[in-house]
Amino acid sequence: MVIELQIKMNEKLFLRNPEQSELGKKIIMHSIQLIHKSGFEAFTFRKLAEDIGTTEAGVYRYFENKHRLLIYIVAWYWTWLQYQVMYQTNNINDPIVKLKMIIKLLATTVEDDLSTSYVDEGLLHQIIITEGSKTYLTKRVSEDNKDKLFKPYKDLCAHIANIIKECNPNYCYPKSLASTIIEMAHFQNFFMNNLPSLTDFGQGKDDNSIIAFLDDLVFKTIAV
Amino acid sequence: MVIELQIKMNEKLFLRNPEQSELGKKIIMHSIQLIHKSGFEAFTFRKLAEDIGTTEAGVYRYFENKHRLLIYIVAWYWTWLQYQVMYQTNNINDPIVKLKMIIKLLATTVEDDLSTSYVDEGLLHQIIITEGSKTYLTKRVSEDNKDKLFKPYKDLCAHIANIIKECNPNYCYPKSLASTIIEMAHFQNFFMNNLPSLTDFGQGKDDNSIIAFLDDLVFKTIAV
DNA sequence: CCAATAATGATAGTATTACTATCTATAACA
DNA sequence: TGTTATAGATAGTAATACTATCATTATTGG
Repeated sequence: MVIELQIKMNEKLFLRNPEQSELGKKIIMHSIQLIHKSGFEAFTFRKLAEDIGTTEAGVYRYFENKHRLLIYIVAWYWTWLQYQVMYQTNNINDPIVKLKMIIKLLATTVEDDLSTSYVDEGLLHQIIITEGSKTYLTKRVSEDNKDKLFKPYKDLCAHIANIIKECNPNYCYPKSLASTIIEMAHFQNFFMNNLPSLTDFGQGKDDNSIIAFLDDLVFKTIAV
Repeated sequence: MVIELQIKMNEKLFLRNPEQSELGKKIIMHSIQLIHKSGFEAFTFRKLAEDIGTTEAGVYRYFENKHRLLIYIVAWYWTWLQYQVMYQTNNINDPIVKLKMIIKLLATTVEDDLSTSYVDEGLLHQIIITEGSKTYLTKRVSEDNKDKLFKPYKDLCAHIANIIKECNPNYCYPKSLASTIIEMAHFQNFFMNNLPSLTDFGQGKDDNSIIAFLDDLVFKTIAV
């Protein structure tokens, strides 16, 4: 049995739905590869088009500009991760165990999920670490937020906040702690690999150290 | 008595030292205003030159490109803040009180420091919140790090980590906690003002809520 | 099966960005 | 007074970020 995972994206993110054509899927697949390889600043629609074997105009039919495309793939990732979280924490009753599982999912190097044929989640995870916050750190953030472009991120954050609340109903800052967990899972990873003196994780470069740091931080903070 | 605070910057950050000429100081002053107003992406040397009343070539004599200029003003801010931290925590013996003071300095809206005539620290603080992490979230991070461009940030982080270590010598993650404090002081501020559902700080938009969140997080985490 | 429609390819063109180069004028300094 | 550093003025290039147009090829619905 082969199940293809379909993720329905906010229509404002694209001009033409990339999931519904071969060219569209190629755009997503090659964008992820190119952004991963050279970074978002060096990424252009011209290079992407060349890589795919289409023209610049072809890409512009799908996405208004490269920033929208970045928001698209980042939103895709958060939606996919939300699904992973739901799947992996289903049947777990203890909110503490749930929260631990979520921290692990957030901080662990992602492997390619074969049920999504044109997206390499491993590369995508790396992109989120380096480029994710650039989606909202702009002057357009309020407009983009009104268009609900950040909904998947906010939904995940709200979900984590609810579990924190379950762990300790008296804790005052569940949402801020949730966004801290998400951001730090990524920033500590980036620091570990690029600016290691900002972390306590040596050259081992092990996801487990980050998980241990976050577990310690979170469960001491919300301890009843 | 008027004391001008002079901050000595890493020479690799500029081509010609902007502190040593009128034009250089204008470049810094107007850069801060323009980036604050329109964001780093929309900021160009052409617009800056027009704003100042000089030419593009004039700006290029001081800075290689706009990314370097951003790193410069961000590094300037961290150096200035380090000084503020030293000044405000001088004579405090209790590391817990020290750490509280640092959290307050990090999370409080900054007012213009009149002892630096051509830098508006208030605007600069806003810039750091939105643009600060863009200095290192690039493919060039390792090279830039080798050139010591992030030294002021890393020094501040190390300083905070040492105080954490003083508070609790057994705590395992002082550096990661320090970088978490710094980043979250800014991200929670950005979220509060732009994506409030990611925080627990309502429309009051009060720095004190962020300080309370961070105090709670930090002191529960390092409690002996 | 044919006609209408949608998607793609091919090509061209514009304004802006991110620089580099050169030459002149001025100020500063020794 | 002559030399050097700094700034201003102007020009030019390659790349970026788009927009427009027209022909071609698939797709689909009658």
